[in-house]
Amino acid sequence: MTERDGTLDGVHRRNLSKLLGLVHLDGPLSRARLTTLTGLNRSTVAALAGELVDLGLVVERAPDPTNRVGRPSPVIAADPRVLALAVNPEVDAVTIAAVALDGSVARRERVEVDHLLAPDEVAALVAATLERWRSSHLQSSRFLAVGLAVPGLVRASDGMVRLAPHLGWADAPIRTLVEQATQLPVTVGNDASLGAVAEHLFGAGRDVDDLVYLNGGASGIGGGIVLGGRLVGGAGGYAGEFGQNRPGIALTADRRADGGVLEDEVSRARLLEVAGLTTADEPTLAAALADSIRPGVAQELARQRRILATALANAVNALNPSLVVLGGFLATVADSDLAALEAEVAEQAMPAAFEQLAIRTAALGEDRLMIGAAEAAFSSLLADPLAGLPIGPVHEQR
Amino acid sequence: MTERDGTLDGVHRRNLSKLLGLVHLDGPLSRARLTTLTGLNRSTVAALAGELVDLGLVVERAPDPTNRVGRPSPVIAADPRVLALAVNPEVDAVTIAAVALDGSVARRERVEVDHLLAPDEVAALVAATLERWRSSHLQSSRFLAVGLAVPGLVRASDGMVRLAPHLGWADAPIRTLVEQATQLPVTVGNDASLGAVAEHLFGAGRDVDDLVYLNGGASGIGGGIVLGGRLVGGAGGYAGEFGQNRPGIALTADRRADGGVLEDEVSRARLLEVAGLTTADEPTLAAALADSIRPGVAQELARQRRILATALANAVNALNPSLVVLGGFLATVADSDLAALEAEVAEQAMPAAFEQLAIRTAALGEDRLMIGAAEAAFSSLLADPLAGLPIGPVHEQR
DNA sequence: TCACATTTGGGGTCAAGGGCAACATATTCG
DNA sequence: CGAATATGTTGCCCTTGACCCCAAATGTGA
Repeated sequence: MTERDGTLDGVHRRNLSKLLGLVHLDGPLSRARLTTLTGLNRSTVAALAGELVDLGLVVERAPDPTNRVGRPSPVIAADPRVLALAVNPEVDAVTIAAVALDGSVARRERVEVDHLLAPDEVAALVAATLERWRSSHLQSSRFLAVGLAVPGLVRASDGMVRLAPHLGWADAPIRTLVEQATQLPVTVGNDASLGAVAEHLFGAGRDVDDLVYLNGGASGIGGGIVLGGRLVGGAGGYAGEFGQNRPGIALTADRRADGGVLEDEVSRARLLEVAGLTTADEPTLAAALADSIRPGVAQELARQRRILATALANAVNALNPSLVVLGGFLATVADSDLAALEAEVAEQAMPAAFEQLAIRTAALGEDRLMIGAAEAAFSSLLADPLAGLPIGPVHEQR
Repeated sequence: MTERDGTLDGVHRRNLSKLLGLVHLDGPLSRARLTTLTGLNRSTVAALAGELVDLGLVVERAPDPTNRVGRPSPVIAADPRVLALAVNPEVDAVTIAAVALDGSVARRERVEVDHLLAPDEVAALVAATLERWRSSHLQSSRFLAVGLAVPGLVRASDGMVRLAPHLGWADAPIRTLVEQATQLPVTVGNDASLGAVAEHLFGAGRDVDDLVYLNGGASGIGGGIVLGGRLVGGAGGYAGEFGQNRPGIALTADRRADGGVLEDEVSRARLLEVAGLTTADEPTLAAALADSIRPGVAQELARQRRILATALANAVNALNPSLVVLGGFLATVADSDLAALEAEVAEQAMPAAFEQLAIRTAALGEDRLMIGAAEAAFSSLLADPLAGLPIGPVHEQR
């Protein structure tokens, strides 16, 4: 792959990749539009598109009725029958989805579990689901890859889950297990990192190349960093674990936890407590907090917001992103008084860095992790459409 | 540039760039070695090398006498007559150097100044020095570009210095000024960011693709981040300002400054104070601290080390680098008890992230900023050797 | 209403340019 | 002199791009 870079078909592969990436991210595009976007010759685009059609990756359909002068241009779209299987194992359930190359979620299933699943149990469940879906109404489709979003530390090099405390996994070779069970290429990523990718490509961070994503979950705070349009992994792929950071806490009265770790100070559990709840999903918690007249609710929200602001300012100073995306209960904390949060960040961040900064809450809903995991699964295909196609060109029968 | 990407000569340009980059970074290489490193065909490498020779960017010399079997292979080396002018304006002096494409510093001059220079004064000084050097013994060389390392916030898009408090600059269009004065393309960067680049390419961070660099100077703490082998700029190019961060301070007794900003807590001024000095250069301060039996010296070093450890752990959790490089007085603080610093970082960083981490002090001396600035100045040439050559191909006369 | 101009874009052919394979040759060591 | 390593040269292949012609839509005037 890295060897074939300076050669002729390197160009060809890159062009195929560029075309496929465009229709994947921007949706259906006319061939004429593709020529202008790629800067390539019409003939070249036509040839490339034809090749992608032969590979079964895109479909070419009749021109959209446009009320303009001139010959209509055929529309190229990602083939919705090209699927990735996205998997998110969690404490109480495993969510599995079939995500198409056009970004749509073709099917989605949440399998509740009564005990913590071991890695091999997850692999078996994934394989069984895959088999079931293949033989049901997704027959005309083909699954090219599997992507897992795991709540824990994932080593990028080999897809090993180093530590996933809530799942009870340590050094779990989940990639190998799922690969053996499904006979498909598997990618594994940290859930928050994949959420960051999803928000970057399809959510609040569209058209933004430098963003920090922070997600507040039941078990802590995870994050992902996109800089220059690329997910930042770091040396081992563990980057983005802001939850373990120790931000400065200006008011000693604001301290709760001993170590001063962000996810101990800013936590869903503390919000549930002041709301007088024991368990709730995110909208319920948000509503309860908004409506509550209980003493301490506003104070606790403000306290967590102050600490969050310092953590965000630290990240902004270090990374100078143009966007911070907050998800999960952090969105709830932010929404409780967005102006105050922004003011507190502005106070602690460098002015030059803050002036380009926007703070938004996550735009994607529950599909976020599925889309992020599928994106990771598709990434090698998108980078080089000719490599790694398991079954080779698809010859249409007519 | 972005348009010519998928085309034929895009390959050619990339291959030229790859070859030039290799001899630039790794020093002289035999043509045979280049073929294996690039993965290209021998014929191709020969043609490319010849082209670079014609462009006056590399020289091809007789094979090194190697005592091995086989035909000797000609050696390709970056042409030492290709120069960039590196400039570092500081409070008390302006340092200017001629840095060659092979990494050597051909000439270096420190111009002491008796008042803070305004941006246009710096531009005039640079132009005058350039003229002087051109007409003296650097006649056979040619200056291709100018790189400035500025102690302040530099907007990447247009080389505007947004704020350089110690120079007294605000919104100074230094790039335009120097470009007009010298008639050369100019790049401007933050001094610490360029130091990070230099350490990454030629110093303690060779062969390391993910590093965080922190430099302790008289006026504060600056930093630079290299991830995936690339300098991280962020949206505006201001990334790396760790000095403005607020790390958690575990012991309330350790707090000194009100805001809790890193560079107020961990500062050279406080070290000078406990050492009983008013002013000193870095080696003097380090020696004084090491020899001192004054009360409080060890305590202050330990205090600063504890806070620095938290700041480093925060960076490690967020970015998962494989190396942290400490320069300036931070190297002094670290060297006072490196094992303790490592232990304190280990305690506060995620184990998975810490296990791949090394903490080192900067390897490059005073030339660091010159090399970093020159690297930035050369970057466009290295990225595309055919573009931006001001005077076109050099035709050798024989 | 119908022919015709205008505009936009597809199809096909051929040329150009860059990299590669193959064959022949050169240089050093044992 | 043979083995090993590496260069030089020539012809070929492959991909892109330019060119010419045609196709499909809209608008217009007799």
